[in-house]
Amino acid sequence: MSDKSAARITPRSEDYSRWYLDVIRQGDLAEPAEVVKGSMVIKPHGFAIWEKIQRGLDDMFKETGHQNAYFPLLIPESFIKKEAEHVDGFSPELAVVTHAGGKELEEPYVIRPTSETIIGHFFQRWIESYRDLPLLINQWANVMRWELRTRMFLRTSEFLWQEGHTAHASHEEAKEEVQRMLRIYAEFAEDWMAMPVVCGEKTASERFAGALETYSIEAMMQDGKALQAGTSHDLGQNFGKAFDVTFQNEKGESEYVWQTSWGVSTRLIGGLIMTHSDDNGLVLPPKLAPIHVAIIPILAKNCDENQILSACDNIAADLKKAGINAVCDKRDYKPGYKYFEWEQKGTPMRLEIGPRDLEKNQAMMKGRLDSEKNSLSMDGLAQHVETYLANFQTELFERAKQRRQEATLEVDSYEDFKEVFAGQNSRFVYAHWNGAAETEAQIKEETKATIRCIPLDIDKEPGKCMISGEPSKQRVLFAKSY
RNA sequence: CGGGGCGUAGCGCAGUCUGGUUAGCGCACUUGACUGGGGGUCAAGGGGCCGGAGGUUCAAAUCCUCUCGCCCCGACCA
Repeated sequence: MSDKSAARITPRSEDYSRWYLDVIRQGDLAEPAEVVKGSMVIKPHGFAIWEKIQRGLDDMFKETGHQNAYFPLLIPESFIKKEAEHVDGFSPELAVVTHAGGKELEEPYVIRPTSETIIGHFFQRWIESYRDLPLLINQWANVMRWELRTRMFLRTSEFLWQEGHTAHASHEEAKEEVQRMLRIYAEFAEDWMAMPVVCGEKTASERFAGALETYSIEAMMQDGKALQAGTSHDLGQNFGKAFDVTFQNEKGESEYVWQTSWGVSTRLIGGLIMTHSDDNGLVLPPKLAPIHVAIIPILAKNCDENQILSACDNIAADLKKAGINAVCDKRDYKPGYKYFEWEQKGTPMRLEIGPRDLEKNQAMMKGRLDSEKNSLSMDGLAQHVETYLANFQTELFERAKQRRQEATLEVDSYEDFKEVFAGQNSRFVYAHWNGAAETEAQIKEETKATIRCIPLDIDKEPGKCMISGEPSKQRVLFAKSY
């Protein structure tokens, strides 16, 4: 296969890794690390996307009163055991440090798979009174989970994430926090990533071990499979009990705190790729694109190179003043080569500036999803670009919603249900379910589809379970998932 | 840990069944010239312990044994 044809990516492909590898090789996004199986390398372009995600979310967290902090990478094994005594269904895939300083350690350390335990440990010291609550902490960090099977971006053994950990004086307040953060994730996914999501509650079998309730945002990838893109947990008093995190309430009584935790990870990058990309490469929403506009100078043999290059520089500078990140690509490659490269990187807009354009006081413009080029006057260029980018952001979201809608259906008979999920097929299917874990397991066994969530925002229309015929309060969301 | 596929140049691959010139091809890379508005052309180059170890043979990328690693499907998934 030639490199050119290998560059074609197929978002609907069943072999999703092929798609990533192509994007990665061509688009310089990332590649699997050679050092540790299943760990990841994020090259600069990919990391710039992550930095934008971080910045966007961080602002939202701070607006809602959260503070960033940092906790240790290594957690004493006893902390994990302490948790296990209180938390049922604990099944760790942990990497453990047993040696340091050339000696075997008395007590091994676990590389954090998540930080509930060590943060619980510090909460216990920090919280004494109801006046110390709520305590709203967020951490940006790396974590490690020794999963049996890794998948690029979606389940790497080491990954970057943010984990919020909060402690509250009442269950009501903790529950509000869980919903608040779920909605912040949904807002971020839709407004920034242009990735429509379904907000809902997880069933008991999909719940975070130790949580009373787990909520998630579920996005649909282009192959119809679901991606859990963020979670928000109501931890109740489970961790408070495990780590003895108590406070004195207004009546002077000692109570365990009510905790929540919530997180999103570099998996979002995977979601972004699999939501928008097409056969020409990545497609990035302007709010997350590291570079908004690639300016390509067109240099002919007998033209004034300096004039063209300085015109390009001026335009880049003007756009930057308007908050648009533009770069002038002065590398010694043919223009066509540069066009393809910037498209593969997902850059929303390209401007070409050559001798003919300078004469006419214009630039040739092409959007990432356009099939044709258009001329754009230099007068008020920044304004035009700004408007274009805003529309592009909206269009990506609408496109993704449209795609999801076309792949979403309500199903009432199990026969039809099985038909929808035959082979590798996946859709978003809303169907009635009797609420029993056995039914859920049977469906998973027979169709590979799982209950992604019990959606919060749909009509609570009662019905009958498609398998048992027993009553159901509302439809739940089924899909195959990553 | 099961089932399937695969390790040959930076990347993607052919060659393996049927052992036999100096191990090939595309892309990428280097140099030069002409070029330059959608992946340029021509010319000349550089780059390989054919994943590793052992065996069979006059002869191994190719056959045999072992081993290491990767990918997909499953199990698993705080």
